[in-house]
Amino acid sequence: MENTNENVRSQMRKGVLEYCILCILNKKEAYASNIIEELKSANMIVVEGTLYPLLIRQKNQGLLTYRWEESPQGPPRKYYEITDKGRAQLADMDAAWQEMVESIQTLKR
Amino acid sequence: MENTNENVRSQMRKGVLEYCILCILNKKEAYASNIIEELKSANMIVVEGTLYPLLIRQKNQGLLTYRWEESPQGPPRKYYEITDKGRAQLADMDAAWQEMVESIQTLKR
DNA sequence: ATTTAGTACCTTGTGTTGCAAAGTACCAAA
DNA sequence: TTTGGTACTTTGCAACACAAGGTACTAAAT
Repeated sequence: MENTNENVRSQMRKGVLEYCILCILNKKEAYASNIIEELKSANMIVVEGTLYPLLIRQKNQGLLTYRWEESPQGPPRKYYEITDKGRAQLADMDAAWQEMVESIQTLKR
Repeated sequence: MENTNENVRSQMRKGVLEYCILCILNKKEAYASNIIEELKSANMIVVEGTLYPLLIRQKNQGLLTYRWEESPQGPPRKYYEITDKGRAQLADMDAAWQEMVESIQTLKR
């Protein structure tokens, strides 16, 4: 009900986060903390409770695969890697994103 | 299951549609069909069942007001107009949108 | 050996959103 | 009276972001 600034941003993230994950993993494989760090450095704050289910969804859709890797310290890590299907989806999302940016520009004038 | 392309766009619209409405009404008042037409001409397809609840939400939040106006033919129309609070929200969303565009650009390199 | 702290991953419940589908109401022409 | 067009509304659903809490592994401290 409350429409704070943070809620506006949270709602805008919907559907875009999935795109962000594919963008990140398209550059190189990473595990959850890597991804959160990268998002944070791009000014897009995301918490664990958001990211983990998202990664699982994308894995179940065949957009990602993962492998376990030992950590220098602490529990093993799940390194995610983008698949061919994921790259195809990324191409779709590139187009969808571009269209949306242009739509907003059009509406602005 | 195999309408993922449209689903991607549908998900990306979340939280952005509200922004689009404010952009449109910031230019001039309009009723639902006007708004749908404008969105369509900007390549952002939206149906009635999406738009009407959205307008009601924004009205309840004080971002919009409306007045009834007779139609040349057919039932009367609800003309929506942006409020001061709506303009303030629009400014916030301008910033949020700009940040998100930049975030994606950052993630792309 | 047990506890503690740090890291990494997972699950549950909630509220918001976009949408399809169906419904209501008004008006004018057939 | 009926028909067709326009305009507005409601209901039920699925997807999403998030907060909060949980599990499990490791190494260092007690």
